[in-house]
Amino acid sequence: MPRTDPAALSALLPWFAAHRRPLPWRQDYRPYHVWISEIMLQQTQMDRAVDYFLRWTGRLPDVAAVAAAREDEVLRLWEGLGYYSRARNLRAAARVMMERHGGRVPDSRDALLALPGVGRYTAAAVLSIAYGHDEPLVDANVARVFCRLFDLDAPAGEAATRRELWRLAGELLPPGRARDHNQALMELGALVCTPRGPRCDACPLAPACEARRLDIAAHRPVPGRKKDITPLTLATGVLTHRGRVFVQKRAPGDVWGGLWEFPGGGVEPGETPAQAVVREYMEETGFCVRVTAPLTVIRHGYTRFRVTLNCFALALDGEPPPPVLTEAVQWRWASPGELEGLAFPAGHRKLLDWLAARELLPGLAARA
DNA sequence: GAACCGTGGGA
DNA sequence: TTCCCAAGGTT
Repeated sequence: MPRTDPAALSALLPWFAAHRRPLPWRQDYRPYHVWISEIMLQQTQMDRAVDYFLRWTGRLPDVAAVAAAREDEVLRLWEGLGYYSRARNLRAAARVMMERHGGRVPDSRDALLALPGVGRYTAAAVLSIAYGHDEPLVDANVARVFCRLFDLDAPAGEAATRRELWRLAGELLPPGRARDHNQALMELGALVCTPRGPRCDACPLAPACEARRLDIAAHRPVPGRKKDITPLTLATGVLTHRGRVFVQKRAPGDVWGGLWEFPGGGVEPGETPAQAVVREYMEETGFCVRVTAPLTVIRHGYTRFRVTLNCFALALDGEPPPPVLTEAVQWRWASPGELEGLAFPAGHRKLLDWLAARELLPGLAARA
């Protein structure tokens, strides 16, 4: 059992006072701001979340605004951040707050854990950072810091290690200082005790750090099993008719649930990408499209896949019949202006940007 | 426990 | 280019 003398961390709070980054939600610690920021920061690095936070809170300044917002709007504000259930859950949770909590972010653990998208970490983060409650927390930063500080030699993802990390977090929490203490540990992990190349010479905890003493900080935490990446070759196409573009909305439980997309799918063995996009349009919409031009090839990744997306321009002969959707829950012939307001997966948004940059879709504004 | 859910930046 | 990683949650 590692030594857990809270005095070993006495240099942490002064370090945080000197090095804390000025973040928008650190201005006032309004519970609404802390909640939004914590959801955005799940599996997301802070530098990336700040712009999204400012745009989100500028458009949706409080719980009531989120509860009243349309799903398309919250997804559009979330577009590019990934894990889109977080955005749908924010809206669902805001509605619970309106119904059961007077439009406020609740300040009890049970009420927070009952909200969709809020788990053990996020509940503790809101309680400590927004309300100052004495709640310990462990995120990836804290886990890395503790694995080094106490030289834990099992992967941080293992259940036994996780239990140990939460126990340590509880023992080391200075009463009354949870707000700064928890943020300080995470900030230290983000700025100093980094995954690669930890800056031990700048670390306030270095004198107490066991991995540092053994000179094995770079080998902690012990890596877990790495998951393999599956390459995918996909085909999609932009079907235009009278200046409008056909798009469909993905089902809620699916990948990219609630986002809009161009129909398409996997290129099967023995099939060209152009053949695949024609087949996929028939299967997903009943449209008999023809390829008018190849457009571009987009490469991007998601979760455990690496995608090569072959993109085509498509046309329909005659007036389009009503589509018969098999992979989507809604469809629309969207004007270029309407496309701006819809949320697309990153690969499809890259295609829209490619089209806009070449003015191939008149009326579609090019992004920076 | 394991799989699934996204994305872009840095090394 | 490729690999690793992130202020996790849900099923």
